[in-house]
Amino acid sequence: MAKSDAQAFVDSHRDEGTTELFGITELCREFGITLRALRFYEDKELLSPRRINGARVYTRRDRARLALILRAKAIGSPLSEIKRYLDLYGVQGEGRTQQLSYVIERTDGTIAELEKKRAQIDETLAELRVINASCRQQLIVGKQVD
Amino acid sequence: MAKSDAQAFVDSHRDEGTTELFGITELCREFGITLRALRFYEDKELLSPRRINGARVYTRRDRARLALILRAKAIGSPLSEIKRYLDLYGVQGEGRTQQLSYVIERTDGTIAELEKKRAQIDETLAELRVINASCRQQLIVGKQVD
DNA sequence: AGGCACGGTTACGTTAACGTCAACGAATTG
DNA sequence: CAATTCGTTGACGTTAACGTAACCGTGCCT
Repeated sequence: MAKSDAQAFVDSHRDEGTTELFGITELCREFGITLRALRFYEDKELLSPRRINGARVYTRRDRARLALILRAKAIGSPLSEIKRYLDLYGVQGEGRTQQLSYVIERTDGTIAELEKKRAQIDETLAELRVINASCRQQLIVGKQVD
Repeated sequence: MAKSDAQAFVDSHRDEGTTELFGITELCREFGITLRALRFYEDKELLSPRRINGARVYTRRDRARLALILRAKAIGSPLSEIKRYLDLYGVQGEGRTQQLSYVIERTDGTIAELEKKRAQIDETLAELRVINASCRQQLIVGKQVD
């Protein structure tokens, strides 16, 4: 009953731009992840979608959080860190000095780490490009000999 | 016997700049990793130091490879990929067209991945900086109220 | 001779991030 | 009403990258 209400709502808007609510499979397909993964993130408290008659229902906020999670994962952060990172978003507006300083500290730290990682990537990219160019060069020379 | 020869050689140069050969603990301390890790990399065929009377002896080439391994790890590559990546270095000079194309393909791919990752890091960095700045702002405002 | 530092090899334990069943409930469809 | 679809919760398996413990050998110091 309650589910069919929600389902109806979702279904009715399925082909429109502003769906607002998402089912689990829907979200998974959109981001190319598995059901298991999404539930796992919930288990780790990275997401907490509403339940309608037991079934998970995701809002756009949830969807946005998921996007952040996946990007952070792609960068290489473990889920444990991602959780803390997400928690920083929630604190916004609380405004207590103690918390603000904490957020500043954490973000400063994370920024430093990411900059370091970025630098390492740049180094590696430079080397790879050298190798790549050298190989192309040799290919050209080889063709001239043929 | 044989070991004491090698050990003597290493020891005799210990305090100089050009040691050329390294023991396992030496290398581990230098790079801040554990003995177990280094042996593990060997198990995965990322390194293959010479053995002198059973003990591992690392050359500067081994040391350089280790540096590459650790940097790649920091970027987030799994050891399996790192191995293939390292193998590309070895091919240099073989010059066979087949191999050259393969190396070009692989490096192209890796370069693309790394550039993507770099972009994600940049996005995240931008967001973090916004959060950070906003917090600092609020801190200042808060102080004025005090 | 005793002991320590350094090195070696199994071999089992651990954490992260899921994959893979199995068994079930609710809702839609023929 | 039976079948199918979509979703749920366990519970166990898996891979990567080591950690940790147990036990052994070797050379050197006292």
